[in-house]
Amino acid sequence: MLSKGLHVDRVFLFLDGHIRVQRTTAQGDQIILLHIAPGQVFGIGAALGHKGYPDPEMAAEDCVVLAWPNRLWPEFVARYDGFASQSYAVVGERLNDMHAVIVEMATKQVEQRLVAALLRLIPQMGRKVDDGIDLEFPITRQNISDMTGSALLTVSRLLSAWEKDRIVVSQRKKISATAPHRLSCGVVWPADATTSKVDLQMSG
Amino acid sequence: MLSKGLHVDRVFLFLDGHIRVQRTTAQGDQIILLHIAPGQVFGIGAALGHKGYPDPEMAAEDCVVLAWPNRLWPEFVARYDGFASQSYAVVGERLNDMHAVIVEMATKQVEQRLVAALLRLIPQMGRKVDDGIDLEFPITRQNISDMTGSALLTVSRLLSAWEKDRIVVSQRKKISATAPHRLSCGVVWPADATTSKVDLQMSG
DNA sequence: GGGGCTCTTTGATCTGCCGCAACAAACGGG
DNA sequence: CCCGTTTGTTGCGGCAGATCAAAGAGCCCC
Repeated sequence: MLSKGLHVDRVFLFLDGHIRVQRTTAQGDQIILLHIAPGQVFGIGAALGHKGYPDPEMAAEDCVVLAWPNRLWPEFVARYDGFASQSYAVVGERLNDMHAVIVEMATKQVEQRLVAALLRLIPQMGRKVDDGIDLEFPITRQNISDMTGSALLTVSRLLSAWEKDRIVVSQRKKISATAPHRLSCGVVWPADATTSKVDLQMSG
Repeated sequence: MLSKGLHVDRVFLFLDGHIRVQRTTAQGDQIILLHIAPGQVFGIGAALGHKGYPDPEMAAEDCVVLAWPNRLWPEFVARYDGFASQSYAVVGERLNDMHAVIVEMATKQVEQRLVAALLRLIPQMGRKVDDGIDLEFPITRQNISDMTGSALLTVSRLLSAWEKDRIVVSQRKKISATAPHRLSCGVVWPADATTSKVDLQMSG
């Protein structure tokens, strides 16, 4: 499924498929940081110029992408107006998503994080079918636990419970939300009800 | 200490002081997302064009900053070459930091997250003194728990334990690392030993 | 088809750490 | 100086959820 070792010295425009970006710690824990939707650019990190960080390994199969070397990035930015703003909008959005993830991880319990993860996946890679919404991307409970910073077994238990309550249906590597609204309504917190604050103080 | 309500419709270049960027959930939990060092730009998110997200509240005191309206951003980028690349480098670095935080929150236990948080603060706002390193920024145990997604009481307990082991010294709102190396060596994981991977797959 | 693989489920146990409660200490203001 | 407020400390009980163990189910490939 994966062909590793593709060096990231270029920027990609992602046309079709689904991409998972993950990290592996020295202990072997895998964390899924984000999913990339068709139409987005990725590999921006390197293009933005942060060097000295671990080179991401790449794994690819059957994906339709446009690729160009990093060094052309500034030229593209200079030449095409919409290109830069659109790309940076993606980055801004991603920053915001990661803020949300951090807040979740810090304050919500596992079940709520799981709900949040599914609700984030649904608009990105869900397909509407007659009895709910299918996630088109094969996803294991292990994957989900890697997204939420929880344990595989806990994810399995929660999904089983939800399936008993007719909220989701799942087979092997496959999840469908039959009652997505009940996912969110079972939980008490408003989706976007976070505020941000910047707290400044002089040193010395 | 804080004067709230300053609307973020501009980008700032931060000259002196220390800034904390935090979020408050609907439940009142506060999470400190990052600290901004002098010389960095902030408020970039809005400039990057993500709209529809909660407007950050601002709180300021005694800080030295340069500010200009968001709409001038593209012009600045076009006019000054180094400006854009430097600013985006900051963004890239921040993306990477947040990746690291997410991985930590997902895989490490509280004590290790605490160590990581301190080790991240030390180079940013530590001042070398004869018997170790002082954090120049007043910081409470509540603040630290907000950074690590843990409980105030747990932080207090851990710091007490470390103080018994002569690793840190702390008074009220003040922390000094007397043996910073022992902070990291007590823990088993190599600092930057994460690798990244991108996992692609076709839909359907 | 069958062997081996990956993925999933369920029960039982164990533990990190959260939260309560109560107190101590440091600060700040009048 | 006294008193209210904020911050830090410590002990203890409880619980969410990680972990162990073991078996069942779906998939691929020879």
